[in-house]
Amino acid sequence: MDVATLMLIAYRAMDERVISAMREAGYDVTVAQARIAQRIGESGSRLVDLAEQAQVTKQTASVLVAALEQKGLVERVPDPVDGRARLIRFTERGEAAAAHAREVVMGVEQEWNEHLGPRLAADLREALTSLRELVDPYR
Amino acid sequence: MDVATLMLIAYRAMDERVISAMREAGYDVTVAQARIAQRIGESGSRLVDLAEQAQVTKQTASVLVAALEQKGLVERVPDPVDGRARLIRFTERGEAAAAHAREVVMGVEQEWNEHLGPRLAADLREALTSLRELVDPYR
DNA sequence: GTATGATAGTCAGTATTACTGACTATATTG
DNA sequence: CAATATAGTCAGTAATACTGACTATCATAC
Repeated sequence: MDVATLMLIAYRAMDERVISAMREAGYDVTVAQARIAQRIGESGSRLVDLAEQAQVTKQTASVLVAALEQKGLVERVPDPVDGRARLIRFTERGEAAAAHAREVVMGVEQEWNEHLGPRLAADLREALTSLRELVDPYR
Repeated sequence: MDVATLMLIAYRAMDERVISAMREAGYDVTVAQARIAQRIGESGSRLVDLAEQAQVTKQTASVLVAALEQKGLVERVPDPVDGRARLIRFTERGEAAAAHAREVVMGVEQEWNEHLGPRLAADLREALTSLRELVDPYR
Protein backbone atom coordinates (compact mmCIF):
# COMPACT_ATOMS: atom_id res chain seq x y z
CA MET A 1 0.00 0.00 0.00
CA ASP A 2 1.40 3.39 -0.95
CA VAL A 3 1.87 6.07 1.69
CA ALA A 4 -0.52 8.48 -0.04
CA THR A 5 -3.39 6.02 0.34
CA LEU A 6 -2.46 5.48 3.98
CA MET A 7 -2.66 9.25 4.43
CA LEU A 8 -6.09 9.29 2.87
CA ILE A 9 -7.31 6.59 5.24
CA ALA A 10 -6.18 8.55 8.28
CA TYR A 11 -7.45 11.84 6.89
CA ARG A 12 -10.87 10.40 6.25
CA ALA A 13 -11.04 8.99 9.73
CA MET A 14 -10.35 12.48 11.09
CA ASP A 15 -12.98 13.96 8.81
CA GLU A 16 -15.62 11.52 9.95
CA ARG A 17 -14.83 12.16 13.58
CA VAL A 18 -15.07 15.91 13.17
CA ILE A 19 -18.23 15.87 11.08
CA SER A 20 -20.04 13.50 13.41
CA ALA A 21 -18.96 15.47 16.48
CA MET A 22 -20.19 18.65 14.84
CA ARG A 23 -23.50 17.07 13.99
CA GLU A 24 -23.89 15.90 17.58
CA ALA A 25 -23.20 19.43 18.74
CA GLY A 26 -25.98 20.70 16.48
CA TYR A 27 -23.83 22.03 13.65
CA ASP A 28 -24.76 20.59 10.31
CA VAL A 29 -21.66 21.18 8.20
CA THR A 30 -20.29 19.14 5.32
CA VAL A 31 -16.66 18.26 4.75
CA ALA A 32 -16.17 20.76 1.96
CA GLN A 33 -17.84 23.52 3.94
CA ALA A 34 -15.63 22.74 6.93
CA ARG A 35 -12.57 22.88 4.71
CA ILE A 36 -13.43 26.41 3.69
CA ALA A 37 -14.49 27.54 7.16
CA GLN A 38 -11.26 26.24 8.63
CA ARG A 39 -9.36 28.84 6.64
CA ILE A 40 -11.29 31.93 7.66
CA GLY A 41 -8.93 34.29 9.45
CA GLU A 42 -9.44 36.32 12.62
CA SER A 43 -10.43 39.52 10.90
CA GLY A 44 -12.17 37.92 7.95
CA SER A 45 -10.92 36.53 4.67
CA ARG A 46 -11.58 37.15 1.02
CA LEU A 47 -13.30 34.58 -1.10
CA VAL A 48 -10.40 34.24 -3.52
CA ASP A 49 -8.00 33.60 -0.68
CA LEU A 50 -10.22 30.92 0.80
CA ALA A 51 -10.62 29.36 -2.62
CA GLU A 52 -6.90 29.32 -3.24
CA GLN A 53 -6.07 27.84 0.15
CA ALA A 54 -8.74 25.18 -0.12
CA GLN A 55 -7.70 24.46 -3.72
CA VAL A 56 -11.06 25.02 -5.32
CA THR A 57 -12.28 27.61 -7.82
CA LYS A 58 -13.79 30.80 -6.50
CA GLN A 59 -17.16 29.70 -7.84
CA THR A 60 -17.06 26.57 -5.72
CA ALA A 61 -15.89 28.55 -2.70
CA SER A 62 -18.75 30.96 -3.27
CA VAL A 63 -21.31 28.16 -3.08
CA LEU A 64 -19.75 26.77 0.08
CA VAL A 65 -19.62 30.17 1.76
CA ALA A 66 -23.24 30.78 0.78
CA ALA A 67 -24.20 27.52 2.49
CA LEU A 68 -22.31 28.52 5.63
CA GLU A 69 -23.94 31.93 5.53
CA GLN A 70 -27.36 30.37 5.20
CA LYS A 71 -26.69 28.30 8.32
CA GLY A 72 -25.78 31.51 10.16
CA LEU A 73 -22.16 30.52 10.71
CA VAL A 74 -20.47 33.21 8.64
CA GLU A 75 -21.35 36.63 7.30
CA ARG A 76 -20.08 38.71 4.41
CA VAL A 77 -19.24 42.32 5.05
CA PRO A 78 -17.85 44.85 2.59
CA ASP A 79 -14.08 45.21 2.70
CA PRO A 80 -13.46 48.76 3.97
CA VAL A 81 -10.31 49.12 1.89
CA ASP A 82 -11.43 47.52 -1.37
CA GLY A 83 -14.81 48.14 -2.88
CA ARG A 84 -14.66 45.05 -5.02
CA ALA A 85 -14.08 42.69 -2.15
CA ARG A 86 -16.12 41.39 0.72
CA LEU A 87 -14.74 39.91 3.89
CA ILE A 88 -16.07 36.58 5.04
CA ARG A 89 -15.95 36.22 8.79
CA PHE A 90 -17.46 34.07 11.49
CA THR A 91 -20.61 35.04 13.29
CA GLU A 92 -20.65 34.45 17.03
CA ARG A 93 -22.26 31.09 16.46
CA GLY A 94 -19.71 30.33 13.75
CA GLU A 95 -16.88 31.23 16.08
CA ALA A 96 -18.24 28.77 18.63
CA ALA A 97 -18.53 26.11 15.95
CA ALA A 98 -14.97 26.69 14.79
CA ALA A 99 -13.68 26.48 18.35
CA HIS A 100 -15.55 23.23 18.85
CA ALA A 101 -14.14 21.79 15.63
CA ARG A 102 -10.61 22.74 16.64
CA GLU A 103 -11.11 20.97 19.94
CA VAL A 104 -12.29 17.81 18.26
CA VAL A 105 -9.34 17.85 15.87
CA MET A 106 -6.95 18.30 18.77
CA GLY A 107 -8.67 15.51 20.64
CA VAL A 108 -8.36 13.06 17.79
CA GLU A 109 -4.76 14.08 17.20
CA GLN A 110 -4.14 13.45 20.88
CA GLU A 111 -5.55 9.94 20.49
CA TRP A 112 -3.31 9.39 17.52
CA ASN A 113 -0.29 10.61 19.46
CA GLU A 114 -1.05 8.26 22.32
CA HIS A 115 -1.37 5.36 19.92
CA LEU A 116 1.87 6.20 18.14
CA GLY A 117 3.90 7.18 21.14
CA PRO A 118 5.86 10.42 21.39
CA ARG A 119 8.74 9.51 19.11
CA LEU A 120 6.69 8.29 16.17
CA ALA A 121 4.15 11.08 16.59
CA ALA A 122 6.89 13.67 16.38
CA ASP A 123 8.44 11.94 13.38
CA LEU A 124 5.11 11.82 11.62
CA ARG A 125 4.62 15.53 12.02
CA GLU A 126 8.17 16.25 10.99
CA ALA A 127 7.89 14.11 7.88
CA LEU A 128 4.55 15.62 6.84
CA THR A 129 5.82 19.14 7.41
CA SER A 130 8.89 18.40 5.35
CA LEU A 131 6.78 16.85 2.60
CA ARG A 132 4.65 19.92 2.51
CA GLU A 133 7.70 21.99 1.67
CA LEU A 134 8.34 19.69 -1.24
CA VAL A 135 4.86 19.52 -2.70
CA ASP A 136 3.50 22.91 -1.71
CA PRO A 137 6.53 25.16 -1.59
CA TYR A 138 5.10 28.61 -2.08
CA ARG A 139 2.71 28.63 0.84
CA MET B 1 -1.62 23.05 11.30
CA ASP B 2 -3.05 19.67 12.22
CA VAL B 3 -1.47 16.50 10.90
CA ALA B 4 -4.64 15.43 9.09
CA THR B 5 -4.55 18.56 6.93
CA LEU B 6 -0.87 17.98 6.23
CA MET B 7 -1.81 14.50 5.07
CA LEU B 8 -4.44 15.91 2.77
CA ILE B 9 -1.94 18.30 1.21
CA ALA B 10 0.48 15.49 0.42
CA TYR B 11 -2.28 13.17 -0.74
CA ARG B 12 -3.64 15.75 -3.13
CA ALA B 13 -0.20 16.37 -4.55
CA MET B 14 0.09 12.66 -5.28
CA ASP B 15 -3.35 12.64 -6.85
CA GLU B 16 -2.52 15.51 -9.15
CA ARG B 17 0.71 13.92 -10.23
CA VAL B 18 -0.98 10.63 -11.03
CA ILE B 19 -3.96 12.14 -12.83
CA SER B 20 -1.83 14.45 -14.95
CA ALA B 21 0.60 11.65 -15.81
CA MET B 22 -2.32 9.46 -16.81
CA ARG B 23 -3.77 12.19 -18.96
CA GLU B 24 -0.42 12.67 -20.66
CA ALA B 25 -0.32 8.95 -21.34
CA GLY B 26 -3.71 9.17 -22.98
CA TYR B 27 -5.83 7.80 -20.15
CA ASP B 28 -8.61 10.12 -19.11
CA VAL B 29 -9.49 8.98 -15.62
CA THR B 30 -10.81 10.96 -12.68
CA VAL B 31 -9.65 10.68 -9.09
CA ALA B 32 -12.73 8.77 -7.95
CA GLN B 33 -12.52 6.39 -10.88
CA ALA B 34 -8.86 5.77 -10.16
CA ARG B 35 -9.67 5.06 -6.53
CA ILE B 36 -12.04 2.30 -7.57
CA ALA B 37 -9.78 0.94 -10.30
CA GLN B 38 -6.86 0.75 -7.91
CA ARG B 39 -8.73 -1.89 -5.93
CA ILE B 40 -9.57 -4.29 -8.72
CA GLY B 41 -7.86 -7.61 -8.00
CA GLU B 42 -5.98 -9.93 -10.32
CA SER B 43 -8.88 -12.21 -11.09
CA GLY B 44 -11.59 -9.56 -10.92
CA SER B 45 -13.52 -8.06 -8.04
CA ARG B 46 -17.15 -7.70 -7.10
CA LEU B 47 -18.80 -4.33 -7.07
CA VAL B 48 -19.72 -4.50 -3.40
CA ASP B 49 -16.13 -5.28 -2.47
CA LEU B 50 -14.81 -2.36 -4.47
CA ALA B 51 -17.42 -0.10 -2.92
CA GLU B 52 -16.55 -1.18 0.58
CA GLN B 53 -12.83 -0.78 0.08
CA ALA B 54 -13.18 2.63 -1.52
CA GLN B 55 -15.68 3.65 1.17
CA VAL B 56 -18.52 4.57 -1.13
CA THR B 57 -21.98 3.10 -1.62
CA LYS B 58 -22.44 0.40 -4.21
CA GLN B 59 -24.50 2.79 -6.31
CA THR B 60 -21.61 5.22 -6.49
CA ALA B 61 -19.20 2.41 -7.28
CA SER B 62 -21.56 1.26 -10.01
CA VAL B 63 -21.44 4.67 -11.70
CA LEU B 64 -17.65 4.81 -11.48
CA VAL B 65 -17.25 1.30 -12.88
CA ALA B 66 -19.66 2.16 -15.68
CA ALA B 67 -17.47 5.12 -16.58
CA LEU B 68 -14.36 2.95 -16.57
CA GLU B 69 -16.16 0.38 -18.68
CA GLN B 70 -17.21 3.02 -21.15
CA LYS B 71 -13.58 4.08 -21.52
CA GLY B 72 -12.68 0.47 -22.28
CA LEU B 73 -10.53 0.04 -19.19
CA VAL B 74 -12.58 -2.58 -17.37
CA GLU B 75 -15.19 -5.16 -18.26
CA ARG B 76 -17.89 -6.93 -16.31
CA VAL B 77 -18.19 -10.66 -16.66
CA PRO B 78 -20.64 -12.98 -14.90
CA ASP B 79 -19.25 -14.57 -11.77
CA PRO B 80 -19.05 -18.31 -12.58
CA VAL B 81 -19.76 -19.28 -8.98
CA ASP B 82 -22.51 -16.79 -8.13
CA GLY B 83 -25.33 -15.97 -10.51
CA ARG B 84 -26.10 -12.72 -8.72
CA ALA B 85 -22.63 -11.33 -9.04
CA ARG B 86 -20.48 -10.00 -11.82
CA LEU B 87 -16.75 -9.74 -11.73
CA ILE B 88 -15.15 -6.46 -12.67
CA ARG B 89 -11.73 -6.92 -14.19
CA PHE B 90 -9.26 -4.96 -16.25
CA THR B 91 -9.18 -5.17 -20.00
CA GLU B 92 -5.77 -5.36 -21.60
CA ARG B 93 -5.76 -1.61 -22.00
CA GLY B 94 -6.91 -1.21 -18.40
CA GLU B 95 -4.12 -3.46 -17.20
CA ALA B 96 -1.61 -1.26 -18.99
CA ALA B 97 -3.18 1.84 -17.45
CA ALA B 98 -3.05 0.35 -13.97
CA ALA B 99 0.58 -0.61 -14.43
CA HIS B 100 1.40 2.91 -15.57
CA ALA B 101 -0.41 4.41 -12.58
CA ARG B 102 1.46 2.15 -10.19
CA GLU B 103 4.73 3.27 -11.72
CA VAL B 104 3.85 6.92 -11.31
CA VAL B 105 2.85 6.39 -7.67
CA MET B 106 6.10 4.59 -7.00
CA GLY B 107 8.03 7.33 -8.73
CA VAL B 108 6.46 10.08 -6.66
CA GLU B 109 6.93 8.07 -3.50
CA GLN B 110 10.57 7.68 -4.46
CA GLU B 111 10.88 11.46 -4.78
CA TRP B 112 9.29 11.85 -1.39
CA ASN B 113 11.69 9.33 0.12
CA GLU B 114 14.68 11.14 -1.33
CA HIS B 115 13.43 14.41 0.07
CA LEU B 116 12.79 12.95 3.50
CA GLY B 117 15.83 10.73 3.75
CA PRO B 118 15.70 7.06 4.66
CA ARG B 119 15.07 7.43 8.37
CA LEU B 120 12.16 9.85 8.15
CA ALA B 121 10.67 8.03 5.17
CA ALA B 122 10.66 4.79 7.10
CA ASP B 123 9.19 6.50 10.16
CA LEU B 124 6.46 8.07 8.05
CA ARG B 125 5.42 4.73 6.68
CA GLU B 126 5.59 3.11 10.09
CA ALA B 127 3.48 5.85 11.67
CA LEU B 128 0.86 5.76 8.93
CA THR B 129 0.65 1.98 9.04
CA SER B 130 0.24 2.09 12.78
CA LEU B 131 -2.41 4.79 12.49
CA ARG B 132 -4.29 2.67 10.05
CA GLU B 133 -4.58 -0.07 12.63
CA LEU B 134 -6.11 2.46 15.00
CA VAL B 135 -8.61 4.05 12.67
CA ASP B 136 -9.38 1.17 10.34
CA PRO B 137 -8.88 -1.89 12.48
CA TYR B 138 -10.95 -4.56 10.76
CA ARG B 139 -9.33 -4.38 7.37
C1' DG C 1 -7.74 62.62 -15.65
C1' DT C 2 -8.66 58.88 -18.41
C1' DA C 3 -7.88 54.55 -21.02
C1' DT C 4 -6.12 49.76 -20.05
C1' DG C 5 -5.57 45.83 -17.82
C1' DA C 6 -5.96 43.28 -13.47
C1' DT C 7 -8.73 41.67 -9.61
C1' DA C 8 -13.07 40.38 -6.68
C1' DG C 9 -17.00 38.34 -7.04
C1' DT C 10 -21.43 36.60 -9.30
C1' DC C 11 -24.41 34.12 -12.60
C1' DA C 12 -25.46 30.38 -15.72
C1' DG C 13 -24.77 25.90 -17.17
C1' DT C 14 -22.87 21.31 -16.82
C1' DA C 15 -20.34 17.05 -15.12
C1' DT C 16 -18.94 14.21 -11.43
C1' DT C 17 -19.42 12.20 -7.12
C1' DA C 18 -22.33 10.66 -3.65
C1' DC C 19 -26.42 9.67 -1.11
C1' DT C 20 -31.22 7.16 0.11
C1' DG C 21 -34.87 4.22 -1.09
C1' DA C 22 -37.05 0.82 -3.81
C1' DC C 23 -36.59 -2.97 -6.70
C1' DT C 24 -35.19 -7.71 -9.16
C1' DA C 25 -32.71 -11.84 -9.20
C1' DT C 26 -30.09 -15.30 -7.09
C1' DA C 27 -28.15 -17.79 -2.87
C1' DT C 28 -28.26 -19.59 1.53
C1' DT C 29 -30.20 -21.35 5.59
C1' DG C 30 -33.50 -23.54 8.47
C1' DC D 1 -39.91 -25.04 0.40
C1' DA D 2 -40.12 -20.63 3.00
C1' DA D 3 -37.56 -16.95 4.98
C1' DT D 4 -33.77 -14.19 4.76
C1' DA D 5 -29.53 -12.38 3.00
C1' DT D 6 -26.77 -10.75 -0.77
C1' DA D 7 -25.45 -8.67 -5.58
C1' DG D 8 -26.57 -5.37 -8.35
C1' DT D 9 -29.66 -1.88 -10.78
C1' DC D 10 -32.85 2.07 -11.32
C1' DA D 11 -34.74 6.53 -9.97
C1' DG D 12 -34.28 10.69 -7.79
C1' DT D 13 -31.76 14.17 -5.35
C1' DA D 14 -27.93 16.85 -3.19
C1' DA D 15 -23.24 18.38 -2.81
C1' DT D 16 -19.08 19.46 -4.98
C1' DA D 17 -16.60 21.22 -8.72
C1' DC D 18 -15.64 22.87 -13.21
C1' DT D 19 -15.62 26.46 -17.46
C1' DG D 20 -17.07 30.59 -19.49
C1' DA D 21 -19.11 35.02 -19.44
C1' DC D 22 -20.19 38.99 -16.97
C1' DT D 23 -20.16 43.44 -13.67
C1' DA D 24 -17.87 46.39 -10.63
C1' DT D 25 -13.88 48.22 -8.74
C1' DC D 26 -8.99 49.09 -8.44
C1' DA D 27 -4.27 50.16 -10.09
C1' DT D 28 -1.29 51.80 -13.42
C1' DA D 29 0.42 54.09 -17.49
C1' DC D 30 -0.01 57.60 -20.36
